[in-house]
This record gives sequence, structure tokens and C-alpha cells, in this order.
Amino acid sequence: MKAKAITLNDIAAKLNVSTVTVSKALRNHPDISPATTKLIKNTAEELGYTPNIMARNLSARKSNTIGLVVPKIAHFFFGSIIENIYDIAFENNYEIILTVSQENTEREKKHIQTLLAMKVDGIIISITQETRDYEIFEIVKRRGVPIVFIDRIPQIENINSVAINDKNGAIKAIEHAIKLGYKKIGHFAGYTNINIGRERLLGFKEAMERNNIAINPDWIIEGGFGENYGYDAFMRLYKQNNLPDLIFTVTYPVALGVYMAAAEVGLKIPDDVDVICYGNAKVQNFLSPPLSCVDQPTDKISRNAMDIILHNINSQDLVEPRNIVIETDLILRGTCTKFNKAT
Amino acid sequence: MKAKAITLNDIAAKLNVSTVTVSKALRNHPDISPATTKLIKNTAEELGYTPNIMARNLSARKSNTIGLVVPKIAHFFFGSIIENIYDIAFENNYEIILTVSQENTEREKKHIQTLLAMKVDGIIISITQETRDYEIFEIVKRRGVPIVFIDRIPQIENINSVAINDKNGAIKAIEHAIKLGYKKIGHFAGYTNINIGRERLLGFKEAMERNNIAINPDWIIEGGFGENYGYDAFMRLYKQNNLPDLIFTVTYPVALGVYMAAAEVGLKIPDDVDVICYGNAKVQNFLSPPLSCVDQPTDKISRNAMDIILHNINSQDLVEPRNIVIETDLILRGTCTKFNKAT
DNA sequence: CTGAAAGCGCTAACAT
DNA sequence: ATGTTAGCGCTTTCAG
Repeated sequence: MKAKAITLNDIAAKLNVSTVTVSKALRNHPDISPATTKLIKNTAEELGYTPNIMARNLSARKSNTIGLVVPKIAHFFFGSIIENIYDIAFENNYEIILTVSQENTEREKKHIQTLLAMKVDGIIISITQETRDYEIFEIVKRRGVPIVFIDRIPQIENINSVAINDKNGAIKAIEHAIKLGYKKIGHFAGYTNINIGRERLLGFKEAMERNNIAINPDWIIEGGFGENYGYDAFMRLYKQNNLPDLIFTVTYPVALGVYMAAAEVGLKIPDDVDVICYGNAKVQNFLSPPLSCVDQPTDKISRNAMDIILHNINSQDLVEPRNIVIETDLILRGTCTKFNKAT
Repeated sequence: MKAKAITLNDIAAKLNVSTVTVSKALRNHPDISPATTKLIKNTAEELGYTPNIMARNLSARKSNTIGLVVPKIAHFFFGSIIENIYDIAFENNYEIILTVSQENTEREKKHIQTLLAMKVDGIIISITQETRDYEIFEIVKRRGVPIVFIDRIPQIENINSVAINDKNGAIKAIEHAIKLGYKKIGHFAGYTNINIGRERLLGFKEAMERNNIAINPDWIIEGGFGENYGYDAFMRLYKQNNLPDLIFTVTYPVALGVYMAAAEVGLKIPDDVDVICYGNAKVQNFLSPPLSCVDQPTDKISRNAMDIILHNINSQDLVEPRNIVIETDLILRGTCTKFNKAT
């Protein structure tokens, strides 16, 4: 049933030329005369020839493929990055092999091994929240496969990275709020053992201190990056009757949790409690009120990561590691645009 | 600089055995004694051996790889499907090669060709909105590569498909609304040359007719699947002072557009105008009011598609094409839960 | 239980 | 301009 695939050989046989001639012709090698090239291409088309990339790569020792490892797909931030990377790869005639770790370290390690086994020319990775063991990255390095870390960066020497200036983004948000008149500001901080959590908290603190605003430790709550955490944290403060005037959340789902909790207890945003979050998503425009945020430009991340990887792949000798830091933008919508007195 | 990768041969040389023995041992072939197997595995580990999948696949004439073609990634529906498929593939020791057509026919065709060239064992695809030329699918078929279409299904004989019963989903929503007491119901219908648009409109009409409710053609507006279309359509009706009591939108972004427009002109949902949409997304819970919808169970799509493809790959002889239709669920949240008199 | 031989489909290097 | 030779790294017979 399975129609045997047409090979170079089949074309060669039919045309009474050698395989090499066919191979060269199909790749527009100048060796071959325009006439034969044309002839060969035509019969290839006619026979329905598809090259066998496996064989080609094996022989050419190059895969024209870049491995991508992300913790999640169905998530606006990663979804955008992936889409951008695919587009850039397509423009450059590269294939992307995407793998998803689902925030699981073991799976991440396995995926990297698979990518190596597939002989990808380079790897772009955003590590899981749990990744602590960096041995696998050493292996990648020893293999001579270029790797660039995006967004979540492990603490290793001499690596390529494209990070967001998270701390500064937080500072921008908080300083804006302070200028508005806010003093009672809380922060739902996610996990601070992750760089994004850590940096955002750091930025929060720095902005507060710089402006001589007292930090109330009760208002800094750690615990997660999802809706339910935002909901829980808000409810805890609410029950203690100890809500700040403004809550700065580490991610936008956390802010969603706050919206939900506030609605449940009948508190109005932004009048009773105000909110601003880290991370942009289209739907924030459609919340009521529209949610202001610190935007991380995903296109710049993708662009830079691909630049670095392509550059590394295409240069013969060692390339100096590059560490790009991308600045965020403050996007003001319906929240955090004016000072609302405490509840 | 590039450390040459360890091969079977290197291991064989070091151990004074043949390549074959190593190859077999690494694959737990019963031929090899437990002792040698163990020894070989250890040295492989020690040397940091990674198999060359290219070579393996070329030799084994099987890639353990499934190609996936989708129009979009950064989109809740496809994001979920992709993530599910990756999970199932991982459980089954398959790799996924994901490609993104970006709703572009040419790109789609090219991707399929690449997948064939990569010798994927099967293809799962959701075609673009523009795909009209089905020749490429004939080619796939002739190659003997199993293919299953999901969600967006072309009109071809004898294909595997996993579709959503879109029409029925629409009927469920509209009949629910009618039971509530709604009669003045509009439909923002997207493009009806796409099966999802067509089917949903069909369902809308059927439910109305079945219940003897007059259909007002002014309230059926075609034009797109995104926020701006929802916004525009709403505004048009609003300016004509001709708003229905309930709007059923073809996708959830369209509903978002409605939310935005309504807020802008000071109309309250659900009291002034009510809304229900097709397609579920987590954030709908966080809108105000939470948006009710017809849910398309993405996990079932993925599960079924993978079942079919795996089954086709693993059976020697021709398998009867399967056409799965998945039923939707009505998820009621803050909208479309009670009848609100006309504006 | 182990290995020698052959070949998957292609390309690079070296003739002719 | 075209062809010959060799080999990429692995697996599948088939002999020992």
C-alpha cells in the first residue's frame, strides 16, 4: 500500500545520468548545465520527488533545524514568542523543533537530549521554574551546539541570554503609582526563587525605598503565578481587613484572580482597590476596567534570540556570549491611572 | 571547537566488540547477554553517547515523528490542542514536528512538503481559512502517509477527521436563550465560507426556525473572527438604533469586541444587551460579567486525532477512514442566564 | 550470543 | 560538465 518514495536514484535511472548529477542539479549546483538541470527538475517534479531530509542531513552533517524548549504553550507570553520564532525561522529557511517541558525538569532534560540526538544546529530555551541542575547545559556546550536562554535565565557563566529587565519594569510601574499619590501598595509576588519573581519584587522594593515609602511586609505575598493564587492572596488580606490601596501583581493571571475576588466581595476596581500587573495580554483591554500593565515585548525577545543563534550557527569560530536585556513598556489602561483614596 | 559526537563505533572500539553488538545492546535486544548489555550501556553513558536520530531513522525507515500543521499558535483554542497533542505524543514516545501556516495557503503547502521530506509517520492538520486547493492532500495520500484533519475539515472523500459538532453547539446556545425568553437574537457570524462560520450560522437559523422565532437579517452580520469585527458590528447596529436583545458571536474574541463597544457607549451587559459566544477561554471567567459560551472540548479533539493517527501508523494494512464528531457543552456564566427586556 | 556484510538516501571530494 | 568512490551513523539480515 505504501507507495515507495521516489529517490534521486529513480530519477537518475530514468534519465540515464548519475545520482550525483541529479543531486547537484536539484540544488542548482553550477557544475550542471542549465539544460540538464532543467530536464532533471522537470522529471523530479513529474515523478513527485520529495527529498529525504534525514538522508540529506546525515550526509551533510547539518540539519537546518533549531530546537526550541518552552515550559508552556497555551499561555499568551510563550505563545507569542513561539509564533514569532517560527516566523523568523521560516524567513531564514530553518525548521523549528518545538518541545514543551510542561514545567517538568525531567521532561526538559529528555527533550534537550532528543534535540541533540536530532542534531539540531542550535537550541533556544526557556527553562522550567524548577530547573536547578545545569549539567545538561554543560553537555550541550561540550557538544558545541549553540544555546541561548530566553526570559528565564539560569545562573551560569558564559551563556547567551535574552532577558527582560524585569526589575526595571517593576520600578516603572511602582514609581508611576507613587507619582499618582499611592503609598499603600502591595505586591503579590509569585515565587521569588524564580528570576522573574525575584526581580519584580526587587524592583518593587527599590522603587518604594527610593521614594521613602514604607513597605508593609503583610502586603507582600508569595505563592504562585496563577489565578487562584491571586484570588487567595486577595481574600486573605480582605478578611484581615488589611487591603492596600493598590496591588501590583507578578503576572496577569494573578491580577485576574484579584478581579474575581474583588467582584465577589463587592469591591470596585479601581475605586476601592486598584491593580496593576506584570505582563501584557490582549484581553486586558476587555476587562472592566481595562487592566494596566508592564509590557514585555515578546517580538524583541524572539528577534534577538534568533539573531544570536543564527549568528552562532553560521560563524566558524567561537562567538562571544551575548547577554541582551530588553526594556519593558508601561501600558496604562483603566487601572492605576489616578489615585483613589483608601477603602 | 565542535567536539565530535560519540558514535556507536567509538563505543564498540573502546570495548572491542562490534558496532552491531553495541547497537543491539542499547536497544535491549534479547540477542545480547545481560552482562555485555550492562557494560555497553555503562560506557555509553560514561562517554556521553547520544544516538543520531537522523541515522537511526534513515536506517529504520521510520521516524517516530508526527507532523502537526496549525494556522495559529497564540490562540487559546489551538494552543490547547497543541499542548494536548504534545502530551499524548510524549506519553507514546513520539516526537511532534509543529509547523504554523499563519493562515497562509502557500506556507501550509510548503510545510506539508517539508513534513513529507522529514519522513514523518503521520500528519495532523487544521487547514487555513483560505485552503481551497486540495491537491497536496492527494500527494500525502499517495505517499501512504496517514493524515487526519481536525476542526477545519476540507470537503474531500475518504479522509480521517475530528470535527466539532458546531451546528449543534449553536443550536444548544440559541435554544437555551429562547427558553429564557429571548426572541430578538442577533448573530455575529464571522465568515461563512469557513466551515465553523457556516455551521454555526446554520445552527442559529435552525434553532430559530424550529422555535418559530423570526430571523431578522439585519442582525446577522458577517465579517470576521476578531475583536475589531465584533466591535464594528456592534457599533453599526447601535448607530442604527437597531440592537437585538441578545447577540450570539461566532468566536470569543468577537464577543470581546462587543464588550468593548458596549462599555464605550455605556450599555450594560447583560441588562441592556446580552451576549453568548462560541469558544471557551479561561479569561471569560474574569470578564464582567463572566461570559457564557459554547465550549469545544479541545482535549477530546487531541485525544481522538492522536488515536487515529497512531492506529493508522501501527497497522499494516489500510484502515477505514474515521470521522469523529465531538459534541460541545454549554457553559453558563454571567451572561445569557436570564431574560432581559429589550433596551 | 556475537559479528560481518549490506544498504537506507544523500552529498563531498576527487577524478575524468 | 558529468561520473566514481566513499562514507555519514545506524539497523537489518544472515552466518558463525
